[in-house]
Amino acid sequence: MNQTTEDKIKEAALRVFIQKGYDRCSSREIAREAGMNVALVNYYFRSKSKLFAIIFESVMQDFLKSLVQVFGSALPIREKIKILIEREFEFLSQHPDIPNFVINELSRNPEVSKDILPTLEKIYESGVFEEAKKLQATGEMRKMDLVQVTILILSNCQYPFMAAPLMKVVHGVSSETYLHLLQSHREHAVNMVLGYLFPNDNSIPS
Amino acid sequence: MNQTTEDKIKEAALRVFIQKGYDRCSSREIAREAGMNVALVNYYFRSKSKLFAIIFESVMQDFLKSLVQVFGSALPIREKIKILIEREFEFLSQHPDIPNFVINELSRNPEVSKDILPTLEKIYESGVFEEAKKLQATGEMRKMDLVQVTILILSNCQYPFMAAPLMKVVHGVSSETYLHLLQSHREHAVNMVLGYLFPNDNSIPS
DNA sequence: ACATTTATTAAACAATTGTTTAAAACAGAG
DNA sequence: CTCTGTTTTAAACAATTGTTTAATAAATGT
Repeated sequence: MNQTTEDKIKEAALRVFIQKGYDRCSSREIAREAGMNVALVNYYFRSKSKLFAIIFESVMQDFLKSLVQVFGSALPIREKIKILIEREFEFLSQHPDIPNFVINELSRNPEVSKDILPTLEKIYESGVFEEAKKLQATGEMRKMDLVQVTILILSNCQYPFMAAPLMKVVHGVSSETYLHLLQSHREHAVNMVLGYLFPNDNSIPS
Repeated sequence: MNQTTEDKIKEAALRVFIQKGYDRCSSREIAREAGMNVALVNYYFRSKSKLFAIIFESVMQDFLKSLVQVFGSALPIREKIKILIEREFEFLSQHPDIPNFVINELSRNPEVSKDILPTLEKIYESGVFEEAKKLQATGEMRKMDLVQVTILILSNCQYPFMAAPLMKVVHGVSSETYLHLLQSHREHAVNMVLGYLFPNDNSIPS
């Protein structure tokens, strides 16, 4: 508990912003969550929106961390994709509401995305896209736009967590049951995506 | 333009609610969009939340319509899934922000989902789940929880539209380019999902 | 034509919002 | 202790929120 007031506000803001979004929470709620007066929030961060920008950027770093690390590694591309999916499931198990948060705030105010461009550069510099193009040229990897490859991978990682409220209603399952289902879903995501992207591999799944 | 005042409010509310969500818009904004006074909104619908409940329920009907219709049809299950995916892409092309809207509002207030239970009943009554279980027993269909089957299908339909703001930032593509990509993505979704759910089918894709 | 219900408006209500101000509590240095 | 700068607080600010009220306009029936 040896953290500074500034950090206490940041932690509270992180919790509140992610859980409720920028517009659905008030400065006073953040202050209350941090156990202090409202004015302190503006004393340290000048405004709610400036505080949000700081929080959002750090969330984005976390959100893209696996992507940058895995794609920047020296593994073969199949391994990259497999590990990326597994890491995503791990991350999302602990932060299931971050994808919704990120997408909502990006569409609310596209300007907040400016800060993450340097992070994205790292992915491009990793050469993973050139690697993929080569494998596509030899026919080893299915030919499709690399944007679609990203969509394919992230669809099967993030959506299952994002859609939890919907799925629980549609299938009438409890939160615990659903989270348990998602654990076994990870392998399906890996097998399906790899099987589709590399149709010549004979993994003979189950 | 022969529509009643009540309908004008409903239409305006539909647009505003879907685009911005319940909390990010005001009663006055809805009234302005409908071209009339604020008090009329409450005159016809008693409160913002009651108006929202009506709008949300009708959106949910649209949102689940394909699911109910296709699963309730007499087609073999492979055709059901194929047509469902194609219908979803068609629907989402015209209403790309409905999935985000539905999921956000469901997690904001899970109570709003009470009204759709009768609609969901129709899906269960269609017998599609029993049909799937039979095919799983014969080994023709991959064995996995049917909740996961739903996740698998909807992941590859809804996420690509939901994640548009994120993908546009990550890959630096324009809205037009992205929407065009999604069109060709539909076939990938069909082939991948069917290929994974029915591994013995030799569709020999591309 | 008049009377009565319905539809619409402008204005006001209290509550909450983000932000600022001015004063108090606290800290450390001399 | 005293001075000085930093941290924290309560109070106030104007703006906006959902909702209500009371008055006006339009429509309806007789």
